[in-house]
Amino acid sequence: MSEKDNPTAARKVRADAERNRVRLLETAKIAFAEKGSGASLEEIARIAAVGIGTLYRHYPTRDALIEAVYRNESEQIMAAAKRLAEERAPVDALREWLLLCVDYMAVKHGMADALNSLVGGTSDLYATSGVQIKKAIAMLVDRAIASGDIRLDIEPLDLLRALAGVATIATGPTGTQAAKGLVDILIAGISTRR
Amino acid sequence: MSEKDNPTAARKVRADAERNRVRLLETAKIAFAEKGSGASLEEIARIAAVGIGTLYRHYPTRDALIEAVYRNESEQIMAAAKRLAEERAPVDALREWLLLCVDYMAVKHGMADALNSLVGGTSDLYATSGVQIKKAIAMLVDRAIASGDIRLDIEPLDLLRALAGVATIATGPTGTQAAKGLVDILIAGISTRR
DNA sequence: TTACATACGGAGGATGCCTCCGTTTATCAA
DNA sequence: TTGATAAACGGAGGCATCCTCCGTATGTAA
Repeated sequence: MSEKDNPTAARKVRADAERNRVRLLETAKIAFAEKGSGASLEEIARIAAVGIGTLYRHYPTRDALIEAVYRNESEQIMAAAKRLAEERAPVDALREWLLLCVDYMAVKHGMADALNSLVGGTSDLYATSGVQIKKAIAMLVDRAIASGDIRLDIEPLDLLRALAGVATIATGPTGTQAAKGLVDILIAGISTRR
Repeated sequence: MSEKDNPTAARKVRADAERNRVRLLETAKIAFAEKGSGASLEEIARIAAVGIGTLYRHYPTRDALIEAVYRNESEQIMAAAKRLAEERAPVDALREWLLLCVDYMAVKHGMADALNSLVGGTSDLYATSGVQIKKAIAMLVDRAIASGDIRLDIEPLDLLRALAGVATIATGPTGTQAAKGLVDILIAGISTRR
């Protein structure tokens, strides 16, 4: 009875379950970074010394795993958005934030890829990270619009998608450079003044 | 001896080989349009009523097949670029051409996808179609730069990549709209005047 | 008509996806 | 401490796909 009334205290999470979850997460982080978001799930399970079934129980879909891996990064990006919004002029904040995203995509090779998975695709997997990122960019964009510095006819997220499009393909320093250049172009393109 | 001196006349292409090549091409065109560039090669072979081995002989890699399928489209796009360059003011020509590309991506669902394969990725598969597209956009961009209407610090191809990035994810009318909106932003972003 | 270069086709080995279910084990109450 | 049991484990198995390899069939030229 008391258990039914207080479902959060139901039963402690089994220690082995938690252990495996963490190991999977760490292994996946490395695998995705190395091989992009298409890395083999069976290999991840193998390296984590865990059965494939265990992987699927913890993370029922590839996207669930991707999201878990990048949740941390997403939160950092989100935090950065908040900080920039407070410290910088609207347009600067937006520019800096986009550049930051490019860096993330560069450092975590495969992050661009992952961002695509999170942010795009079929609606029913718009999970928390995706929503967070969406909120972050919407906040920055709205602020810049309110200030009258920019106008934007497309969905804010599409700015990120464009960046991801470039970063996904051209990896390495060249790609990063290209993506950063694109940031300037985009900012200039949505500015109402020069 | 004479054959060695004139290798082009070596031996006529076998009729059945040519037949199969064409059938594969047509089947693949449909399959890619329907399922994107990830369509199953085995299924394509099956529908074309050809052994899988035959498919791989004609087109050793997935990208080879993709390129062959879209070579025609690439040539049309190339031709359009030439025509626009003659008929329109530099910037207009570039804008119209980019919009045209978006339409291509939209109509041939999976074209954006395919464009990515052709235009990006590992350098050693930059085959003819990729080069053609590269030339087309370079020509339009150079012309607009020469006229002093735009400046561009990034590789021209990256404009296309950005469009593809958006179009790949958000398919359907919404995606097309977004991609077209992005064209305006990009043009505005690289313009030197308003 | 013959000989052979050329092309065909699919079996086969490898990998990956995901589900299902029999077995094991951590936890909790007695 | 000792069951009882819910929870978690793990991997076999069915299916799809990739790509290679090689024995067989066939179009072409002499």
